[in-house]
Amino acid sequence: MSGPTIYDVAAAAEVATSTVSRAFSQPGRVSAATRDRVLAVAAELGYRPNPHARALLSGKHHTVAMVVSDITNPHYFELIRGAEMRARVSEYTLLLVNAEESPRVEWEQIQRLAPAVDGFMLSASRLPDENLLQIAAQRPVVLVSRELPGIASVVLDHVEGCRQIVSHLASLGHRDLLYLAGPRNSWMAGTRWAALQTAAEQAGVSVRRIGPFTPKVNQGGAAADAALNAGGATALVAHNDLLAIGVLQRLATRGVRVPDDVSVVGFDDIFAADVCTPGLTTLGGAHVDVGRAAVELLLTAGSRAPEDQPRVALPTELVLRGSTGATT
Amino acid sequence: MSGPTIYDVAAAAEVATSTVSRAFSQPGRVSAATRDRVLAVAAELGYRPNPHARALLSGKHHTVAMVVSDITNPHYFELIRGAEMRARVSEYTLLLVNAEESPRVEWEQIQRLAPAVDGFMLSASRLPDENLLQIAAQRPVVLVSRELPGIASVVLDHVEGCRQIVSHLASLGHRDLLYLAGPRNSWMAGTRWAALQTAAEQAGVSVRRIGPFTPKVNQGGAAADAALNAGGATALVAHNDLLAIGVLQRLATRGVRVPDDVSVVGFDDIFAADVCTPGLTTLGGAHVDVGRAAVELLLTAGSRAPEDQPRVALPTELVLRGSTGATT
DNA sequence: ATGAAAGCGCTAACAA
DNA sequence: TTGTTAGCGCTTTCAT
Repeated sequence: MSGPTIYDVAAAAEVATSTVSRAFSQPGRVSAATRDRVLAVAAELGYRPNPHARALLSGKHHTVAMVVSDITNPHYFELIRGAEMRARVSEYTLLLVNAEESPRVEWEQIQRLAPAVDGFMLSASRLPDENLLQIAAQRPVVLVSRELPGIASVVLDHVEGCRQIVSHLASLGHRDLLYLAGPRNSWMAGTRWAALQTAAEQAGVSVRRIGPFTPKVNQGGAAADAALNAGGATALVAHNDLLAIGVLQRLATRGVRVPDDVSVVGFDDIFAADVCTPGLTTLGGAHVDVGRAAVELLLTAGSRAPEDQPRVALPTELVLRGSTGATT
Repeated sequence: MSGPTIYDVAAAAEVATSTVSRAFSQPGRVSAATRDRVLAVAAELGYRPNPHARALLSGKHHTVAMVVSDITNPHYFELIRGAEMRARVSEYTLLLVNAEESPRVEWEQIQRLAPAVDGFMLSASRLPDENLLQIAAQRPVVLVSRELPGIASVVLDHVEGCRQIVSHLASLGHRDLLYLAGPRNSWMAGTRWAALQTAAEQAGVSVRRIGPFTPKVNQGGAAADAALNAGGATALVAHNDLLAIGVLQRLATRGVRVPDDVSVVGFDDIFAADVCTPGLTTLGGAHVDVGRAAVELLLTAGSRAPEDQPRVALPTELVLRGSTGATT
C-alpha cells in the first residue's frame, strides 16, 4: 500500500528518525556524512515523505487553492497557468476549484477545503463582501479581478483600461457608447461601468448601459438585440469577449455590419477573439502575470497585517482588431 | 490558527472522541440522540474534520489528480469540468497538474504528488509506456486519450471517428488526403494515423502524412506551407483544432481558398472552431463525459485486477462546418 | 451504544 | 551533531 517511512529509513541507515527528518527538512543541521548516507538509503528504499503527516504537525500544507467562477471561460487558462507555474517554483500544489457561477457552490467548496490548504485565490468571486471577509479571517486570501479593503488583490487596471477603450472609440468618432453589462453579482461589471462613465465624461462622449447579461456566447444574441433595440449607439462595449463574440455572431445574422454600422469591443483578449470575423478589439493584459502575482501575494500573505494588504493593478493593453472602425 | 478538534467537540458534548468520530463517519453506529447532539455541538463550534489527520490514518485522501499535457489547450476545459463535477459528487477534490508538454515535468509532478492522492488521471500523457506502468504499480491510474494494456483508459473512439472523417471527405469527392501529424510522443498522433490509413483503404482513397507538428496555432503556418509543398492533396486533416486553425490562417494569407481549393478538418471541436472563418469541420465528442468517466473509473479502480482494467471508448461526432466542401 | 487507548508518519522540543 | 520523546487530529480495535 503505502511506501517506506522514516522508521524504515532510520533503521536501514542506523540513525534516529529525527535525523532522517532533519536530513530532509533542515539539511544544514546534520553532518554532511550522515546526511548523505540517509539520503542514499532513502533513495534506495524509494522513500517519499508523507505530505499529510507533515501537514498535520506543521499546519503547512504546501497547497493553495484557486477558485474560479466558471472554468469553461477561456480567459482563465492563462491565469491558471501563471498560478501553476509560480506555485510549482515554491513546490506548492495548486488546487483548482470550479464555482460554476454559483455562490453557494463556491462557498461550500471553500469551507470544505479550508482546513486543507494554506490559502485561497478567489477569481471573479461571486460571493458578497461579508463572506469574503469571513473567509479571509480563517485563511489567507488573495482576490483576483476583484477588490475589497482588508484583502489582498490582483486586478488588471480596468480604470486605465476603460480609458483606453473610450479614447480609442472617441478617436474613431464615436459619441454614443453602450455598455452590455455583466452579471449583477460581478464586481467587475460594476467597476467597469463606473470606469467607463468616468472615462466617457472625460472624453466628452456619452455612455449608457443595458443588461445584465450572463457573460456567455449564447447570451450574445439577446445582448445584440437589446442593443439594437436601445438604438443610437455606434459602439458596443461588451462585458467580456465571450459575450462580444456572441454579439458579433448575432449582428452578422441580422445583417448589421461590423465595424461599418457598429463597432464592438470586448474584455480579456481570449484566444477566440483573434480568430473570429471580424477580429475582436478587446482589452487584454498579461493574465499569466496576474496568476503569478496572486500566488506570490498568497505565499507572502502571513506576514502582513489586515490593514496593509496590497492591491496590485497590472497594466492592460488594448488589442486593436477589425471589430472597431471609424464612424461613417 | 486551526479550528476546533474532535476533542473540543467531545468535551462540549460530554462524550468520548471516538463517539464524535463515529457520529461523522459511521452515523449508524451511534444512537440518534447522541449523534444529533454531537452534530449540533460540532456545528455550533464550527468544527471541520481535518482531512490530513483523516488521510494519515486511513490512507484515503479523497483527492484525485488530473495531469494534462498542456493546460492552455482549450480542449481540456470540458474534460476538466466533467472530471471536477464527477469528483465533487463523491466529495473528492480534483488536483489539476500541468505538464507543459514536458515528460520530465510530468514525471516529477506525479512522483511528488503520489503520496498525497488516491489516483491519477493522465491525459494525453507524453510519458513512455514503461513509466506509465511504473506509476500504475504505485497508484490507481486512468489514462485519457491514450491506451495501454493493463491500465484503465477513456478515449473518444478515434477509429470510428477517423472513419467518419474519411467517409465525409470521400463523399465530397476527395481522393487524396494529407494528415498533418501531431508530436512524436503523442499516442494519439500515432493512433489517428493508423486509423486514417485503415479508413482510407476501406474508402478507396489515399492518405499521406507529414509532420510531426507541435499542436499549436503558431505551428499551423509551417504545417500549411509543408502541406502545400507536398502537393496533390485536396483535403488536410490536422492533428487538432489548434493546428487546423493555424493552417486556416496561413492558407488565407497565401490566397488558398478553403474549402474551394482545399478542405481542412481538425480534431476536438474546441470553442474557437465554431468562431473562425470558415468554421472548422472537426471531430468532436462529449469531453465532459470523458472527464466524468475518467473519475468514475478511478474511484472504482481499487477493486479491479490489472488484467481487466476497462477500456472505455466514447462516441465521436463529426461536426460539419464551412472548412470542408466538394472537390471542384 | 459508548469509552479508553493505541497508533498513522512526521516534526520539534529537549536531552545527551 | 544526534537521539528520545511527545504529540498533530483522527480512526479503530478492544473493552465495557
